[in-house]
This record gives sequence, structure tokens and C-alpha cells, in this order.
Amino acid sequence: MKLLTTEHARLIAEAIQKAQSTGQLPPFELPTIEIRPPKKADQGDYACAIAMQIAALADIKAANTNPFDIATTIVQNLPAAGFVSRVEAVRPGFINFWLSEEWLKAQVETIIAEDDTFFRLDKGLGKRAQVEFVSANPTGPLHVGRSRGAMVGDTIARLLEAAGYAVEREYYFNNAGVQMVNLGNSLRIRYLEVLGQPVQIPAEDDTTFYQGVYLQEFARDLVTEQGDALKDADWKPFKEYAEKRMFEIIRGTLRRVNVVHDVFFNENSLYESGAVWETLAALEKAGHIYESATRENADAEEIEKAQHMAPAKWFRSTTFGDNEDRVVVKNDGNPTYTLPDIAYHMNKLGRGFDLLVNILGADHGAQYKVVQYGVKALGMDASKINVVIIQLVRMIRDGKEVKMSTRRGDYDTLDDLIDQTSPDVVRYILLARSADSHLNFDLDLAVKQSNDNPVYYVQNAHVRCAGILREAGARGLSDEDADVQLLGSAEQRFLRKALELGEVIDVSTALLEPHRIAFYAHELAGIFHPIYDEVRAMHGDVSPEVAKARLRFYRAAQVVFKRVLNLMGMSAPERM
RNA sequence: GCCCCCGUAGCUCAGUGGAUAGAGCGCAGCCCUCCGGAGGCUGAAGCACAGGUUCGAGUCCUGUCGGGGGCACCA
Repeated sequence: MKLLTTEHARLIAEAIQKAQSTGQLPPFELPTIEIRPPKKADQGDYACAIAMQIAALADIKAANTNPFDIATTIVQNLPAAGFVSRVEAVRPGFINFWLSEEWLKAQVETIIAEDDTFFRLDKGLGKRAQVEFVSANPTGPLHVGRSRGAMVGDTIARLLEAAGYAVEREYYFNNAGVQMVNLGNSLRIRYLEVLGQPVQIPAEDDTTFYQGVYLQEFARDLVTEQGDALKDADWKPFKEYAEKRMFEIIRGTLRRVNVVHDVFFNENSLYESGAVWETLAALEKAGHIYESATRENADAEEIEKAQHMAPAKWFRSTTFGDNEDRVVVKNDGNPTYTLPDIAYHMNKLGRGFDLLVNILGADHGAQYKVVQYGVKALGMDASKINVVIIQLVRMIRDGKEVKMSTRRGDYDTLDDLIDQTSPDVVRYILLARSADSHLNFDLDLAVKQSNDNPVYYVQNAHVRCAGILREAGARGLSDEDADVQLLGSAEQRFLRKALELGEVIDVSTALLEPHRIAFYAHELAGIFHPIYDEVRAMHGDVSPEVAKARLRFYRAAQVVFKRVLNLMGMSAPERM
């Protein structure tokens, strides 16, 4: 199925060209032709405001040509098209198109034939895209805040696939930092505790200790597996063990919500390959690094404070628009996170993707800019790195905010949430907000299985289609060889909306705004349910031919709902 | 103090510079002997404020006020 907006735009472009060649319109540089379904039914199925844009062009404006006349001229020159039944120019200068009802009804068969590939677009054909998301270090289970990025990232990946891209999902992690040492030490203490050794469990406010119950579980398993063999070991084997177990948990959790990464990229590999130091060398060679105890242009107070400090290596990111320069190598010789981050993005750019997408939480929002400055400093095109910043999730229970902390152990894990609700509910709620908007996750509402909950409303549409076809089968009724021209205006209302799916995929991938598919799904269901109420297929006063056509329609509707649910990573249940 | 995001209906949120700003919940009424009851119909109610750009602004720009987040030789 092709994008109907594009098809209409092509007609307009041809009409303008024709009008120009005959002198009905003067020559001008054509603005982008935007086609959009209007809000009101009497304004057609698709509308175009190009005549107003043309009238506003400087030389046209000088000639004082009014937009309505331009629109009329365009309409007069439009070529015929099978999908259009009527076109009209209206004041102040809109061009409104109506879809051919005959053509529209025939799309039932197209939808059924295309099935899972309904509106697979070609805009990403032959192109490779990478989406990096989640990327949590394995210090604890995923909590709800993190998982918003998981749903957004995975849904962007699914939409990009629908747009025709070959997509890779990547998870970037660091198992070498001080947090992982703390994790190893925390497990060591729990291990010794299980062995009955006299250990002091650190206090709750000790920021170097992970309190979570999962570590006690790991400790018990470790004793079962290895006995007291590790009683004199340092943190290292404990870190190894905790990391392995934690990743199993994280991957298992993600799998529950249909999120599967193709590549797990370890920051360590950038040290092993030498990429980190090569990045530093390249920055130095380009003259963007200086060695100093303070940043350049530091004030007296700062210099005073740093007078006994050994020099560090600074990246002069202010050259590229940063507020201040950044340390890339600490005075103890170790890099800050910035340097491997730059190296990582250079690595990504070097892998030849046509599109890179990076999903980050708002708490990391400022950091990506430094990476982009670094990439720019090395002569690469930083604009190829598309960053989606996701605002934080606020958990609400009993109308009040629930504070979360992984280290303290009183987090709301994604696993807990899935247990209380369902993978589909979690996916939908975390997806159905613009990334720019703070998300209030109402735990009470999510847990509630009622029609307050939009997830069921959408899935029930699919259930109803499946149910009616199941019932028809039981009664020996078939929808084969149906005459879809017998369908009525209600069914056409649904088909019009279904044919907008392509635009949703197109726009949400172009703008990297996957929440659009969630709202679309709800709107589509909102159009479907009244129709289902009204358009009976197996009622006494419905003729067999009409019944057959309607069953055919419900089969097409089922395809559309299944496709949309799949794009959101949700299941399409046959029964509730 | 500086940077980023957000202020749209009582609440939670949509709205790719186009025509009369939408949905869900809640509230007030109502419908359905169904292939669905996690259903359907109707109604009240809104763009924080002030300038600007534009043929046209909820949308873009500036400022004010309000809310959230970030500003380490931590990641």
C-alpha cells in the first residue's frame, strides 16, 4: 500500500506543472506539497493548502493573485486517478479530495492480501538503522523509569522496520566502573553473611552498598554452587557472578515485554581495542586537548582550589558551543565517561549505518551534547546521531508520588509491574506519551482491569474481529468470494482511518515520535467499536451476500489491528 | 546563576504553520433479548500571561510567571 498523501501530492505537482506549461500559472519554485486529512468530514478525505503557500511567494504576491484562483486552476489541471472521486477548491484556497468509495471498499482485499506487510513502506529500503536503548549497567534489575526508554526504543525500531529499514537494536553497557566494584563487594558481604561469617551489613545510607534482596539470593546460590571456596576472595569473582546473573535477569525481563537486542556492546572492548586512547590521540592531534589543573579561563577561586591538584586533560568543547570545557582524562590517568562515549559513537558512525538513534533519559540529557562536540571535533557528522531525550517517569500510587532508588532496594522493578499488570499494559502505558512529556504512571490505574484502561479497549477490537470470524466458522459461514462493494458507509469510515496507518508510520519515524502509533491505535478502535455495534453480520435480517461482505470487512479489520498491535510490540489476543 | 523539557477541559494527555482545538477518565443523562458487556449514544467544560513573525499561530520567536530535570577530575 502506498502513502495516500504522497499519491495526492503527485497529482497536485502534475497539475501545477501542466498549468505552468500552458501559462495558466507563472513559473515559481514549488514549495513542499503537504497533504493532510482534514478535521471536518465536509472538507474531504485529504486536503492541501498549497495554493495559499504559492500565493504568499514574493513574485506571486506582487501580482496580487488570490489563493482561491490558484487552487481552482490546479483543480482544473488535475489528472484523473482511480482513488479520487471528487476534488474541489474552496475559499480561502484549500483543495479538498474525496476518496472513491468503490476504490475504498476494494481496499478490503488489499489489506487482507498484504496482511503483516500492510503499509510496509519503501522509504528505508536498502538502508540500515541502529537504535541504541536501555543501556543500563548491570547493577540491578530494570526499574520502571528505565523501561520507558525500552518501550520507546523498541517501538521506534519496529516502526523503522515497517518503514523499510534493516534495523539493529543495540545495548551499550559498562561493567568496569566503580559501581560494579561496589556491586561485587556487596555480593561478597552477602556471601560471607550466608556462610555465617561475622560481617557488618552496611547502613542504608551507605552509597557503596547495594541493599537489594536479589543479592541475598545470588549469595545463597553462590554458596550452594561453590561452598566456602570464595571466602578469602576479593570483589572480582563476586562482580563477575553478580554481573552474569544480573544480565540474565535484565534480558529475561526485556524478553517478557518483547524487547530483544541484537548487539550487546561492552564499553570495555573500546579499551581492549585501543579505541579509547586512539580517540584521545586524535583529539590531541587536532588540537582540542590541553593539560591543566583547571579549565582555561578559570577564575581566581577555581585556581586557588586547584593549586595542589595534578593536571588533568581537558577537551576544549567550548570551541563547538559547549558552556564549559570537559575533563576527559582525570589526574589519576583514568578517562572520564566522556572519552569512551566519544569513542563509542565514532565506532557506531564507522559501522556504516544510514540512521543512528539513541534513546536517553532526561537525566543524561546534557551529556550527549558533549559527545556530539567530540564527534564534531574529530571531523565526523554529528547530526547523523539522532538523540531522543525521554522525560522522567513518575510513579503514582494512591494519588501520591512513589520515590525510587535502585541502591536502596525500594524500587518498582519492571518485573514487579509486569506481574501486577501485563506486558501489554506496561508497553502501552509507557509508549502512549510524547517523550517530551513527563509521564505519570498511575499504578492503581494500570493494575485495574477495567475500561479506564485503554489497552483493553484497543485489544478488544481485535478480539471482536477474531470472535465474529470464529463464530461464523462455527456456523459454516465463509467470507470467500465476498462482494465488498456491498459494504456501507460505516465500514468505509473505518477503511479511511485504516489507510492513514502509512502516514503514522512515516511521520513517527521521521520525527522519532513513536507515541503517535499508540494514539492512532486508540482512535482506530474508537471508530471500530461503534461500527461493530451497528454493522451486524449474523443477524436474521442481513442477506447472505451482505453478511459475507461484512465478514470480509471484519477479516480486514482484524489484519489492521493485528498489524498495529504488533508495531507496538503488543499481543493481538483472540479472546479476552 | 546557566542549560534542557513542559504549562491545552475538574484529572491524565493528543494535536507534522492551515479551515469550527480532540480523546480517555471523572461528572450528568440515556441505549442494547448480543456475533462483543473490558460495549454503544448524548451533554457541560479548555490553548498560563504579554508582545512579535505570518495570508494564517495551541504550534515558530522574545519576555514574564509556574512545574520537572540537568549543571563532578561519578557513570
